[in-house]
This record gives sequence, C-alpha cells and structure tokens, in this order.
Amino acid sequence: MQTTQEAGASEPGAGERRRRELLEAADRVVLRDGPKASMNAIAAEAGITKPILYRHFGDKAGLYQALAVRHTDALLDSLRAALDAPAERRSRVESTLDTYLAAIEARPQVYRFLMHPAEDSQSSERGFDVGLHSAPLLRRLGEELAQVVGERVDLGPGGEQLARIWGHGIVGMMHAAGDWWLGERPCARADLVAGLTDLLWGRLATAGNREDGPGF
Amino acid sequence: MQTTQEAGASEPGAGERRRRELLEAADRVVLRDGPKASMNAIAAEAGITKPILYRHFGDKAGLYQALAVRHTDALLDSLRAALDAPAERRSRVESTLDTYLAAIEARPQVYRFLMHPAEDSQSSERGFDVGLHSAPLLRRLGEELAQVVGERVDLGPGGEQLARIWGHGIVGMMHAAGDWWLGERPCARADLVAGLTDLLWGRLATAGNREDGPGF
DNA sequence: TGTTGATGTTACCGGCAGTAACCCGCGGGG
DNA sequence: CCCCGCGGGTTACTGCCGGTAACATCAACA
Repeated sequence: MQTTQEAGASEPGAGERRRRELLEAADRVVLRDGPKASMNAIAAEAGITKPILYRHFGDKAGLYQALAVRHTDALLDSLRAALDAPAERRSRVESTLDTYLAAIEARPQVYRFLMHPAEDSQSSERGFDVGLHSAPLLRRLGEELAQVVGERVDLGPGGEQLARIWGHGIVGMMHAAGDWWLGERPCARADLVAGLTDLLWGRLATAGNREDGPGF
Repeated sequence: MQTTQEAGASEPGAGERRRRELLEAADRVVLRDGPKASMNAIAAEAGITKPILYRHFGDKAGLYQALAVRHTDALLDSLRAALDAPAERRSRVESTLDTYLAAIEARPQVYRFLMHPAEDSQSSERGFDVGLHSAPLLRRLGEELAQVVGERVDLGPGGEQLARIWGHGIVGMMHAAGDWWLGERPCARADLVAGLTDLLWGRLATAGNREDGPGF
C-alpha cells in the first residue's frame, strides 16, 4: 500500500482526504437521487458500506450538514464577491441576486437538497427552541447579509437589529422568489432580478393604484 | 346506491364528518409530536387503525395535504381580512405582516408542520418539475398576494408578471424573517413588522453609507 | 510471536409507510 | 329463515430505512 509513505501514524491529511472522497460520492448520489438519497446508496457509490459513513459523520444529519457546509461555503464565496464588487449599491444588489439565481439554476438538485435537509435530529423538546429547524443555509445567508449591511449602511440607532431583520428578509425574498421561478420559469432571470430589485427599491410604496379595482 | 339516509349508521355527509374527525385527530398529534408524527400515532389518536387512514387519504402526503389545506385556508382568511381592511397602503401591509407573525407565534408547531410537509411523493423525475417541492403553503400565499397586488396596484405593462414576482418575494421575506424571529426572538413582533415594512418601503435605497467601512 | 488499533464487513434491530387478506354486522332477496 | 353481498374495521405482513453490535482483516510494533 502506497500509503504511509512517511512513517509515523498515517500521513496528516489522510482522514481529510477520505472524508472529501466520501463527501464527493455523497454529492453525486444526492445530485442523482435528490434529497431522498439513502445512506446505503451513498455508501455504495463511495465503494464502501454504511458503518463507515456513520463512523465519519455520526449520523445522517451529520453527513447532510457536512455536505451543506461545503455548498454553502462555495455559494457564500460567490455572493461575497458580488457584494464586494465596486459599483453602486443597486448594481451590487442586482448582481448578488443574479449570482444566487444563477447558482440555483445551474444545480437545482443541490439547491433542493440544501433547502430541505434532515428536519429531525432529536429535538423532542417542548415548544422551546422551535428554531433552527429549517435549512441552516438560509440562516447563514441571512446572518451574512445582515453583517454586510450592518457594517456598511448607516441605519441609525438600533441599526444592528434592523440589519438582521433585513438580512433574513432579503434572503427569504430571494429564496422564495427563486424557488418559484425555478419551478415555473415564468420569465428570464434578468426580469426576476429587476423585479426584485424594484421591490427592494420601494416601488411598492410609490406605485399608484389602478383606476379599476378597490385600490390599495 | 345512495344510501340509506335513515337508520342511524349513515346519513348524508357522514363521510365528510368522519374525515373532519380524522383530520382533527391528526391535527392534535401533529401539534403534539411535530412533523414526525407517524401514521400509527395519528390512527391511534383517532381511535382507529392505519388502513382506514389510507382509505381516506390515499397516502401520507394526501393526509398532510388535507391538513395543510385546512390551515392554509384559515390563515389565508385572516390575511385577506388584513389586506382588505380600509386603511392606507402601509397600514395594510403592516397589519398583514403582523397577522401572519401572530399566527405563527400562536401555533409554532402547526406552522412548522406546514412549512416542511412530505418532501417526497415519488417525483423521481429528472430535472423537470423541480417545482412544487417545498411547502405549497408558500406558493399559495405568494399567488394570492400576487393576485391582490396585480389587481389593485398599477404596475404598468408587464404588471401581472411583476406582481407575481413581488407576491412570492414578499411572502418569502415574511416567511424567512418570521422563521428566524420565531427561533431567536430577538425583538418584539412590532419591531419586526416595522423593520420589514421599512425594507419594503425602500429604506435600503435611501439609507446612507456609514462613515467607517467600505461603503455600500 | 502476540497485541493493538484502525479499517472494513455482515448481520441484525426497531420503526416506518403502505398493503393484503381476513372479519363482522346488517340489510335485502330467495 | 337463511344466505349473500358489501361497507367499515382489524390483524398481520412486506420492504425499506436509519442506526448499531459484533466480527474479520491487516499493518505496525514490542
């Protein structure tokens, strides 16, 4: 076995490499079978059997979380790049939205997996800790955006909290609209981006009522 | 053969009543056990056994959908009321947001169930029909809001499509922010409502940059 | 050589969704 | 009066999944 080329207790990154291989196999299966990929299928794809997966990731939620972290990191890098590009604010928002939509458009299976992960863990708690149930991806995106907004935009007193509200709100808007758009494809990506940006730019407040209808 | 409207056993609508009883039992179980409620548990709560549930609802997704429709209808009624109240536009938006948040605050278990229902069905299709995976509740809310906006607000040419984009976007914003808020409770409900409304009213566009930081 | 520890396997458990096959009371026709 | 069909109900099963215990293999080291 070509391994252990250097003496001592196994080379430093062997475990890490193995882990990455497993994650890539899991990725392939999830990409092929959707979120209902079974541990057996993932293990088979990786050329091993279930207990090894469990030794590496604890349980299914652990594997899913590891997968999610990978993809979320990648997506966050893209989004940060768009958010940091030198341009005026509206252009940044547009290109960030477009980056997100392009990502989910390119790999809808991955996206779907990220949005509906494990759901359970134990969490048999009372009504407490109702949180953290949904996709952690959305939370991370929301917090990240909140941080960017909070440290760059002057929102006056209480701005930190307002930034968090906006961060999660904007991310949710992006997500839901993207989800719907990905399913129905009612328009080009650019149209969706423009529409959402208009919404964020307050066009709902300034638009007039229609002559017909009860008004709004 | 219809029926035997006399004689105690079956009267017109008996099936409907039975169905409602079953749904109420299912509701109780879901409220108690969360989204992982099993068909066995639901059947036991209803005082019957599994196959009857399957005769009534086909499969678990069918039961879940029936439950979801009930709650979604109820929630939609509340929201429509808030949306139709006579007041200026901003007040309507605020009271609609507040109604939604009050609902999820009052019954977080029901809310969680509605947001993460079945996930599977068969749907082993290719990349097609990627849609309708997530909670149908969000889709319904989005379409409903799109309709209200589209028929009341003058959005110029292409307004129908823009209204749909906004409908789904606003609903997603409301949902994600509510989800986060419900989990962390970082502020009072009214603060969240105000923050989101500010966002929709374009405050992101008009806010200035902070002196420190790279600007936005 | 024998021990130890990592690595991998088989074989199993409990629980779930979903189904097949049986069961029982009741009304109607001979 | 008896039997027959039929709708509502149950028991008992299949197949799959997540998760685990116990066993097997092999390298390195004393």
